Amino acid sequence: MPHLLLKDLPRYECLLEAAREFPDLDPSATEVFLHLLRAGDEAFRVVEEHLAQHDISQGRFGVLMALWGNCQDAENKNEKPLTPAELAERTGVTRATMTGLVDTLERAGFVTRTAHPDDRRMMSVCLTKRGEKLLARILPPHFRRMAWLMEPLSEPERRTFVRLLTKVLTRATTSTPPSARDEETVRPGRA
Amino acid sequence: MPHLLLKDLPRYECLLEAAREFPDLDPSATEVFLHLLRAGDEAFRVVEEHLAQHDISQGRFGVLMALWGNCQDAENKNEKPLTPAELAERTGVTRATMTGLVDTLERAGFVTRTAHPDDRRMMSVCLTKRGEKLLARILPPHFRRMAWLMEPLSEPERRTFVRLLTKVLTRATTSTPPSARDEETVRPGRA
DNA sequence: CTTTTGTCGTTAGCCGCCTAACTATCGGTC
DNA sequence: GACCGATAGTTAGGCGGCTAACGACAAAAG
Repeated sequence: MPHLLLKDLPRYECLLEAAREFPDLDPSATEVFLHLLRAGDEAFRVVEEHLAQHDISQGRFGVLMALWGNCQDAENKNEKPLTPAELAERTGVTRATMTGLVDTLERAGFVTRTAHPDDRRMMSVCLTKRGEKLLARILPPHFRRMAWLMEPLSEPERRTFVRLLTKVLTRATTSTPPSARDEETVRPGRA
Repeated sequence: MPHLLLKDLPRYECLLEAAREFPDLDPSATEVFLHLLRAGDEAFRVVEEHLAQHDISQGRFGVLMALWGNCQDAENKNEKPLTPAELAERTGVTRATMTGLVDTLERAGFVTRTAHPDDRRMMSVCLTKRGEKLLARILPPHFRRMAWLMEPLSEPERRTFVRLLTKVLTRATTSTPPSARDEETVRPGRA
């Protein structure tokens, strides 16, 4: 979803000019950052448009993929139960959000919610036949969209791209940003 | 905001395996796609955490930046009026959303809403002194976060990165995805 | 066995984004 | 001068995230 800074990215010379006023502004870093957010947002939109045609939001799709991915592991039995907590963990939403997502998917008949045999606190969420059919219908065009989006990139470019993205991803997830201590103590305070 | 597919990205061999079942799946394209969405999401989170400490959402920040960016152009007069419609266009949200964002910012005293002198349908949104002070307080650590995030990348890597991101961005915004015609006629239909 | 601690799923309430519809106003046409 | 389409801003309602709190249950501590 569009949750962005500026729609048209600033030209590099503007960044250079702004850097004179703000010594902390690193022009090339800012440029990469803005392009990354913008490109990620557009790529997101490309597949979201397709999924929306099947009345599937990105969150719901994540749940279905998590259950389907799990199916791959144990394909002998058609059921591949996961708990809502595991689903939340894998798709990166809270357990509370997962309750709503599973609610919707269950109402639509794509998953079932059954009591866990061992632990009565837990539930087992399974993909139904209908859910599998939906995925079988959605996935091929979904994959085609991703392939289409990356078509301008050669194979070496793709490898380089993944390497650079991984660098940023690693940085973002394994380190703590600068002056996190200074600012975390600041309470919002005023409206 | 976390609105993602899978939190832990699949290994490449899994993609290769899945590609045998789905001929439309391009493993390298999918890998780039998933990494792009994931990295974009994490980068987004890094700055969002900081802004949240000042009770500023990404949407509100976009409005402030749009007004501030406009300030740069005409710095002689402290007022830099933009209409809500222009702000919506620049930040990539709808006019309805902009109404809410400006409401909040106005209540907090960061912007003012005044009648447009020429056209009585329009409003003029201006940054207040207090809004400028907020930006002056927020921007330096904001820039430091972006610089910190990109620190692992060398200058040549950054240039390559921007080039690759631009390729994807251009593809996503200037062309229409495959089979868009086939699917756009499909009505969601069922819950 | 009882108590404590922790986990699971759910609920309630907030916020930001969307679409669709409405009102007020402008500009052009007759 | 009176209509008429287009446009600006707002409102109403929906949806999908979030946090905080809850009751049910399991596992460890006594």
